[in-house]
Amino acid sequence: MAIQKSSAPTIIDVAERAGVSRATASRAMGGYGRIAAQTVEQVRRAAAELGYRPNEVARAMRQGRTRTIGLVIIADFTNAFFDRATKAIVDAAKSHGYQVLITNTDEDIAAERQAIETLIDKQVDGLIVVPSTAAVHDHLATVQKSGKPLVLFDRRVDGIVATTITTDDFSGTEAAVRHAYAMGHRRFGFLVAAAGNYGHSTERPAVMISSVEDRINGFMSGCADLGIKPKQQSWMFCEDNARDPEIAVAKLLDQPKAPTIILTTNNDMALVLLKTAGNRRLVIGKDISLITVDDSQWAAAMAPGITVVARPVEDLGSITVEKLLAEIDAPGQKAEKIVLPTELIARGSVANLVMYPENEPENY
Amino acid sequence: MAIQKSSAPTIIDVAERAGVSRATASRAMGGYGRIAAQTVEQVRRAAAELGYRPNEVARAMRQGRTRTIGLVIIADFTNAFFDRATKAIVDAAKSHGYQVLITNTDEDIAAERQAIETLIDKQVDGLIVVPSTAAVHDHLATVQKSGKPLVLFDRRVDGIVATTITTDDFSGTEAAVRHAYAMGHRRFGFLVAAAGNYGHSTERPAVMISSVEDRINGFMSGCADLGIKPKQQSWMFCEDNARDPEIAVAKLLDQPKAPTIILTTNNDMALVLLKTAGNRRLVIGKDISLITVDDSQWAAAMAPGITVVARPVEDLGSITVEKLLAEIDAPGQKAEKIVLPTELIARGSVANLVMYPENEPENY
DNA sequence: GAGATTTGCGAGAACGTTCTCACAAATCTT
DNA sequence: AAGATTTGTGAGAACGTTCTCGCAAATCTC
Repeated sequence: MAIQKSSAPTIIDVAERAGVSRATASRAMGGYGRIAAQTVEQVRRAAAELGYRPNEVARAMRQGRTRTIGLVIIADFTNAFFDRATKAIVDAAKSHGYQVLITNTDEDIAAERQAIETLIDKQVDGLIVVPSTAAVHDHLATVQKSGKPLVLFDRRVDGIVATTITTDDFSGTEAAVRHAYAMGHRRFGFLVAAAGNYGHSTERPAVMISSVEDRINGFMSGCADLGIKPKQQSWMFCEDNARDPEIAVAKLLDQPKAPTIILTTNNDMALVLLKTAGNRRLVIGKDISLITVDDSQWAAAMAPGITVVARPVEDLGSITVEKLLAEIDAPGQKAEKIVLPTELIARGSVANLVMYPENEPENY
Repeated sequence: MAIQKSSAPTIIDVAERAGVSRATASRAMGGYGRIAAQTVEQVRRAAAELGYRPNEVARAMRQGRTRTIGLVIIADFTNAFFDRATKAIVDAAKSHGYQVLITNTDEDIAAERQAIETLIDKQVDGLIVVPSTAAVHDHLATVQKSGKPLVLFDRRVDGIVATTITTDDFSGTEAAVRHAYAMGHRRFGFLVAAAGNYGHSTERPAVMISSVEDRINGFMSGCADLGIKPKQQSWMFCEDNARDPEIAVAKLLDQPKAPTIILTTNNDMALVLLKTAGNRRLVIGKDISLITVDDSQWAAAMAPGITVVARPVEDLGSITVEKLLAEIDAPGQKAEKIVLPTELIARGSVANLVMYPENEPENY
């Protein structure tokens, strides 16, 4: 009768049962160093009989790496973007033998700071961070000083030299403007989600998230190219909370010469517009048009479907992991700025106005 | 000039700088054992000067616990349910000083097995599992034999004695049937997502997920109570993939006496119905009615809003964490089956037919 | 003020692994 | 067949903590 051990078997138990030393048992299990094939067999059998599984914490301790990466992200459920990114990152990491420790920051810089500290304390081998703001980056510098590889996801931070994977939101938004123009739209509403205490206003806040900045610049560039004048544009900056977006949408719609199309920089805004339109008996794609960002099943399934600027989330996630692991395996890689293309998916939410001559730019 | 250490400072460096022993430094940092207040101060200062942060891996090694829990979940982006649950779990864990290692199984039992093994190897202090099927549970038994606390999330597994947190999907679906009946509906379609290779058929598959089982039973119970006869019910079981749901929806709609309302057991199915309805120029809430499961921003924002059976995801997540941590802190807790209530949120997707007498049950 | 208790601290083991080194046995050279 | 090399193994250190113990100094007790 085998004696019942209270806790899990260790390599020492395996070594004893196989009649070899700890070192040899470890070599046999780890498949490294010089060791006789027969011994490996013997140790493996002993391990199997005992149900031995190596203790990864002890291993991490000795080897100085945990095969774990830390992900500091914002959770946003309106928008499957970060959820899909999370999945892509988790899956990609797994396929390389890494696990992921996740922390959610809710766009809060203090939470981000704390999350990063905790993950470093837990000795993750590298960090993927979605920075909640471009304004603060001393904590990111601290990561780098600690020697941990760091990759920024979806948002650039100036002042930090780190590999950054983003999407081409500039061109994406430009394309959206162009599409709307081609469909005959001449009065544009632009609804910009701006984190920070801005309430809702037409005044552009100073510091923002790079992806949002890119969308703003893309919008301006598109308008400039097509000769869409400032008076044909209604901008609205709006905090992404429960109250302000409704007010912002109402302001856009209640203008004397209301826009025929509204572009939004995130799906919260788009959904508020949808809701408001529904309440006012305005039909999307007919009475009011909409283009938003990020494709989703609901955007595709609605009638009419919502025209979106889609981002390659899965690629974004897997490339991010690959870059991070490359830096982990061989520190000192050159920091890259990788920008993946966006794609305009035209659906029915943009009305075709080309037959209405009163919308021609001449009238402005 | 201080000598630049290549790697992070350890407790030994702190001890040296403070002029005390390793043990004393550790006591000062950890705030345990007998130690003079003045010494604590001295050590703290030395630690701060060096930027010392305790190595959590070493700590885990010594203490035999990692303050990390493992989450084995399925990622499902149609449906924010599991994403919101993930966030709730991550946040709740953090508030108790725990971090979360996440693995996604994609409903695959082999992936689930492997994920559990990996997480145990990583010495998580406990596991939260969304079992991909109720049919297999030897791997869950293995977890328990390992002595790791285990809590099941959202789905019951018979044959395993473990605390299980679920929602009352039975009553939720029953309430949905009752609501539809009250609105005058007498011909019910029931679209059931069934994992496994069932394609699309009216034949009920054998083994399923408990939440889906509950919905089926709730539907049957509701129909029985209200006297809705089998010929007034059209059932369709359907694999949740890219092809079959469309066929299943078409089959439901193409019947000679098509249902006036369709209940779906998940949002994939609901979105396919929405899409098909749109293509056929059927207006939701007028030509065809719909009730699905889980509230979401899009369900609320659409025009008309979608009537749903909502589940208290955040509570589900935080209670799950609390139960798991209770078991971690004091092993040997009694396994509980916790069932949280659901809530029917009535919106416009259910047409009011009470004025159409031809739909009265007499006609059947 | 002598014994009993409390206080504060250090030495060293322990957690489970891997890695370096040394060394004997086996095999290869010429 | 004697030296050189290769092969296989074990002893012991190391990773960075915490914890148990023991002991001296300080304080209490009557």
